[in-house]
Amino acid sequence: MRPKNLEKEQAIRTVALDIIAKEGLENLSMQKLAKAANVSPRTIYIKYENKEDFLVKLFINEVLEVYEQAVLKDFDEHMEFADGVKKIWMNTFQYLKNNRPAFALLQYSRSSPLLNKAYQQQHIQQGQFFAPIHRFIAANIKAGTIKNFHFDVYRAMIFPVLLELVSEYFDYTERPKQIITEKVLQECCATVIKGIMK
Amino acid sequence: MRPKNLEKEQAIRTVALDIIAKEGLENLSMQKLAKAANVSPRTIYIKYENKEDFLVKLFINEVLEVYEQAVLKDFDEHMEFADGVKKIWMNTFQYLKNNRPAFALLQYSRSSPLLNKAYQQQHIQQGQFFAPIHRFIAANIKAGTIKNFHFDVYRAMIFPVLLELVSEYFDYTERPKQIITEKVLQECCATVIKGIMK
DNA sequence: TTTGTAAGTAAATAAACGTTTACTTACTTT
DNA sequence: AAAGTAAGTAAACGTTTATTTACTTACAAA
Repeated sequence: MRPKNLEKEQAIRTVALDIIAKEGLENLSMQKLAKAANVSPRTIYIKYENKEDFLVKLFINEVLEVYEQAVLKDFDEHMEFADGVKKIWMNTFQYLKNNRPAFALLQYSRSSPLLNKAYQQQHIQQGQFFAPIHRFIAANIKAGTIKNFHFDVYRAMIFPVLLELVSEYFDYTERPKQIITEKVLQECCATVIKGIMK
Repeated sequence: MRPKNLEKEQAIRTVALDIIAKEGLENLSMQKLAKAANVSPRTIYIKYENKEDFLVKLFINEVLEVYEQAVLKDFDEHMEFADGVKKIWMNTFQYLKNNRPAFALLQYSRSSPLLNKAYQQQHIQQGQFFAPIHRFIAANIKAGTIKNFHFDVYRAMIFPVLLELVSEYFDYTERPKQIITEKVLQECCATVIKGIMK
């Protein structure tokens, strides 16, 4: 049996993310992807059932899972609240600023019904996404460090600010002056923490 | 000369937003739109040059401009900082929760390169988007109420949290218990303000 | 070295795409 | 009442779409 060419599989995924980042999800076609990845259209269909299946698996396996690992790197749910949040922020920023195509697809998961649904299902099936952060928040509520909001509310208060700053970081990379520096990010993080802590 | 049927024009826009919200921007085709709006494809092309032109104008005129007005309703840049931010928050939430299709397209403007570019250009050409808020922030920096961050950083700290809560609000409307209540929103807003103010 | 088999290709499929053509309709102007 | 005209329609245009068919290739096992 002829063995799979893993480089080709990887090329398909990488090129797909690139096209999505540069031209948008709505301009990604299977034929365009095959051509750009130097592969026959049929090759994509060996591993993926159809376009939707491909997009969902690309999002979950190539982006979301890697993203989660990067965010949680060296994070420990028993850290001091402020330290833990800072760790998460800096991890997230570090990963995303070096993975613009991943960030692009992550943004699409907030608009595209297909990807949004995939995210929700993964969240339900896979136990909890970002479970250590979930426990981290719960422990801090119990300890009285922070107010008793629902986890989803805390998620809203911690991540979207940061994702918007990443988005602005990329916008400013095409302009003379970068305003989203590591220093600004740290001060911004401190601001968020100050608001949240009792 | 036969006069334009304004109802048909409106139907096209309304139906388009509906399709985008339900099936996603990537599943909106001109033929599907025409059929759903009970209109000949040609009718769309009377007013719009092509699909991109249609999408950009739909986004700018039907969503972004209306959104800006709703956000700024009864807002006065000379308000106390906390009052001003609360006003903006409640206006935004009130408008978006009753205009899910508009919210859907607004979310796409954070991922789709076409809409993102349209947003940036509008921002540059049209002077400033949300100019009163810009001046509001600037005045509060000058008065020493808040720290001297760039406006874009403040934008990141004020809006994305709220938009995420709106997104969660819609998610929870399909579930037994709504956790994004007006009370939660107000407490959340207070948390953000507490962080930002000196 | 031969053989079996999944990986992979090039070309083709029908359906759907954005857009246009050829025509009709409905209203204003004269 | 007749003429002029842009709005609007139905059907068609060539192209691109997602996916498949028919075939070839490259390797592991025998």
